[in-house]
Amino acid sequence: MPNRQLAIPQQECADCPIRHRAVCARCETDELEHLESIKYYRKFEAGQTVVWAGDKMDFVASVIEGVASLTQTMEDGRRQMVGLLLPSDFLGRPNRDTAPYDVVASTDVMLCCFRRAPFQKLIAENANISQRLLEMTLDELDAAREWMLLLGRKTAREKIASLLSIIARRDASLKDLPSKGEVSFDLPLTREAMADYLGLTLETVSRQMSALKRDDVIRLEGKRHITIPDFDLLMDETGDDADGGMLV
Amino acid sequence: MPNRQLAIPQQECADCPIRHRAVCARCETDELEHLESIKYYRKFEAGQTVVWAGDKMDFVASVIEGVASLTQTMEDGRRQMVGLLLPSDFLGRPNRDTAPYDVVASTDVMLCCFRRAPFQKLIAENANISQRLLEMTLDELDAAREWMLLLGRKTAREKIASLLSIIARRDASLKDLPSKGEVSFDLPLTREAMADYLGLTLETVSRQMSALKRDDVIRLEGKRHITIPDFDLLMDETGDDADGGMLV
DNA sequence: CGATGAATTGAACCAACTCAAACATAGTGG
DNA sequence: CCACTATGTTTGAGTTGGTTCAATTCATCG
Repeated sequence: MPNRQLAIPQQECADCPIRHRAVCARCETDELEHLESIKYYRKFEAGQTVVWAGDKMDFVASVIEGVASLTQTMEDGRRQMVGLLLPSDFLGRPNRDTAPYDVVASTDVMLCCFRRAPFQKLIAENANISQRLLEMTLDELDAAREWMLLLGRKTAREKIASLLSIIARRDASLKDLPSKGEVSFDLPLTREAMADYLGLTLETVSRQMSALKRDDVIRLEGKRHITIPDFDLLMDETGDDADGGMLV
Repeated sequence: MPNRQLAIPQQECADCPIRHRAVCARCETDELEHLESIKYYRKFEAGQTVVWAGDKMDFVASVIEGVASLTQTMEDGRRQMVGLLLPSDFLGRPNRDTAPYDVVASTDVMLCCFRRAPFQKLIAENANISQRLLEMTLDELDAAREWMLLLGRKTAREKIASLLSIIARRDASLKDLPSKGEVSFDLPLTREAMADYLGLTLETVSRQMSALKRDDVIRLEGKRHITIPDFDLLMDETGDDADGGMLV
């Protein structure tokens, strides 16, 4: 099931919606020009696999829009999501040519891909990119550690609340809205994908979603659109302390 | 409970046992000289806290010997280990002056500390250090993702086997021994710390250790010294596939 | 040798899982 | 327009792996 490569009109970096958050955030105009020359867009539809674990991967990329997940699968089929890539997040590892995880588009996704070899060269030479990549990787490590607390110690209800708050916050920040009071957004994940994120079964996810709805912590319009009447109320359900493990 | 600063004789970088694995691995002699000028050793005894979450942290460090853990604690006392630092691992984040996690010495630990401000400056200027730090951070992110699979999807028995195999492998690589056939090592963690690592209770850890012993997967001499008669047998218990998610 | 902290073991319990069935929604095509 | 899938979601009932609480054993050390 190879992903055919479509010719997609490329945006210029200057107009890019994630210009100031992505790996290129600190680049100057001349550096952007260099990036323009090694970049190409790829589009994936919801459900499509971007790369399979073990596949050769000759690019790295920024997520421009949409949501993609990194997932590990055990022989007997148990699956655990280990990364959730939202717009501006970085995909791939320079210096590695084989994907260690399945990468799947959760929604329609647009990637800004950079050919790996020249990108690697760029990193070696260009501090603005490599420094930014280090910063983003450290942020991801922090997020992974929060996630570990969630997986290891939180209850099902707390896990759901935590996931919703994470998505709500990222979504709000993308739209430059505050994440307090009433907040609403589209869930980019199926119940099954939520279960894979949280280390639960999809039945448990569904039950806890119903419970949160019953308790007026969330409202559902359709299966995917979620309204949080009071963000603080949701935060109370996450198990995190008030200052919220908010890392600076 | 401040950690008094002892005057500790410093080794020269050239003689350092982790010289070629730590953040300084790629440095040249003149760069090492620079590092020498901003480094100092600190020693911690098993059980001592290196820094508390929320504390100001004016250094970053390499673990020279011993084992330290990063732990998150929830308000009600639930604890999850989110990092295990073995010799050559890096502690702290440049550009962050407040520790996000408790750092505790699991065994006696020797740290090679670098004053944060000058280290930060060094990173900004010196590619050999910042590139190495990026590489180490990416490795840590991979490890965190393996850990997430463990926390989210593995059974108690698989969790224990996985932890033992991780420690056995790191220990072997440190001593330049192969990790196959019969392997033996000292557990640097109490049952409680193992539980915090694995997202289990200490009772479950103890029960599963007994079960693995009963099934001849491990042998115990005292509570801490462990012999694995056949490393492959242990690997079979981890739930990982044969090629072992071994990332290149 | 008692005492202290760490580890083991037992028994009852429960949160999340498994298996099974019903329901919802959006397409598809006759 | 409705029947007919296909896919995703909810709900129910019974089971279970890991927890909780409570003793007991082990090891070390002053």
